Amino acid sequence: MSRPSQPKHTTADHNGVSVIQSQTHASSALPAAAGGLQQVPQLIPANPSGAGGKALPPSKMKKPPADKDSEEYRQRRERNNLAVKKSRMRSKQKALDTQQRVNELKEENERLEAKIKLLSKELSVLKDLFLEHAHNLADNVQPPAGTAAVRPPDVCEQSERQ
Amino acid sequence: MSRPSQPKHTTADHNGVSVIQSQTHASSALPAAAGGLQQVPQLIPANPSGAGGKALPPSKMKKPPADKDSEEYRQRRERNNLAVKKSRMRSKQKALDTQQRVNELKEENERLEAKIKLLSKELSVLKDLFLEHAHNLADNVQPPAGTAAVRPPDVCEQSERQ
DNA sequence: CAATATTGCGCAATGT
DNA sequence: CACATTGCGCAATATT
Repeated sequence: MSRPSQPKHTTADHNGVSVIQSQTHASSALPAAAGGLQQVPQLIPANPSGAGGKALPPSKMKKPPADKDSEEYRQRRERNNLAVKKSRMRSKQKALDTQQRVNELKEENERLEAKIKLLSKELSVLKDLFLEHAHNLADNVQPPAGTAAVRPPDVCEQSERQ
Repeated sequence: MSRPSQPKHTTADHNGVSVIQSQTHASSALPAAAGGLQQVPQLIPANPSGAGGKALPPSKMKKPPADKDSEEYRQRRERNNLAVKKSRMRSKQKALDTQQRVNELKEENERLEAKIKLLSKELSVLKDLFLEHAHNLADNVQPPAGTAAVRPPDVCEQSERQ
């Protein structure tokens, strides 16, 4: 139910006309299929190099509008169809991966933010401790002597008058 | 050189047959186009509810394989084509946005990591200061008595796992 | 039930 | 010349 690989074939517009090519399958539900409708353009006009039948060095021909029903043609088409499928699959996969990347990054971000929060908290606690300690010292600092008491390191770069 | 946007139309396989429909434009380059090849299946068989011409409660009909060359048809097709284009555009845009989101998140991440680094550094400095201070005290603390010297807060709780 | 949105698919032009 | 991408239309199916 996924890739029946149903070899149905039809030509599409682009140039103009297009006919079906469907083979395989007997589901044919086309009663009056307009007689034998096959109008392969069959255009392989002039050889763009005169009339001889050779020559292609400067080559500048336009390209035989692709011979429908040609073996070569069908083969090429099939190959391309395959390539297309592959390419598209990849594309989709990539998009998917990118989306996932976003999710991962989002998670990572949250983790980082959490860590920041933690560190900030720790920092603030430490600072407070420092301040408290400094005050203690200041309070306790009786005039015992000029013993250069414990000098409270000036941690707080905000102010330290007295 | 990119998107001629040539309004050509053709039907494709899927069901089986398909004929060209090219209207508009006079570029018709089909010489021997098998007489008037138009074989619209023209299948609008039995009314799956008898023959009257009504009734559809249980309805189970298959659907007239789409009347080609029908005005209605072309109109629907055109609408759908439009919708398809829109949808695809959106899709592409979304993918693009997602990609950009990834970039933004990556940047954000870097910023956060930088901040973490900074905070960590600050913290470590503070801790060192603390230790140093504690040592100073310990050194200065002559055995005066069990004066519950300045108790160095146990800052060293470097267990930060996440 | 209708209109639109999505999706898979093939074709062809074009890029690598 | 082969394979990869891309735009486009068709039709089946999903959504609204």
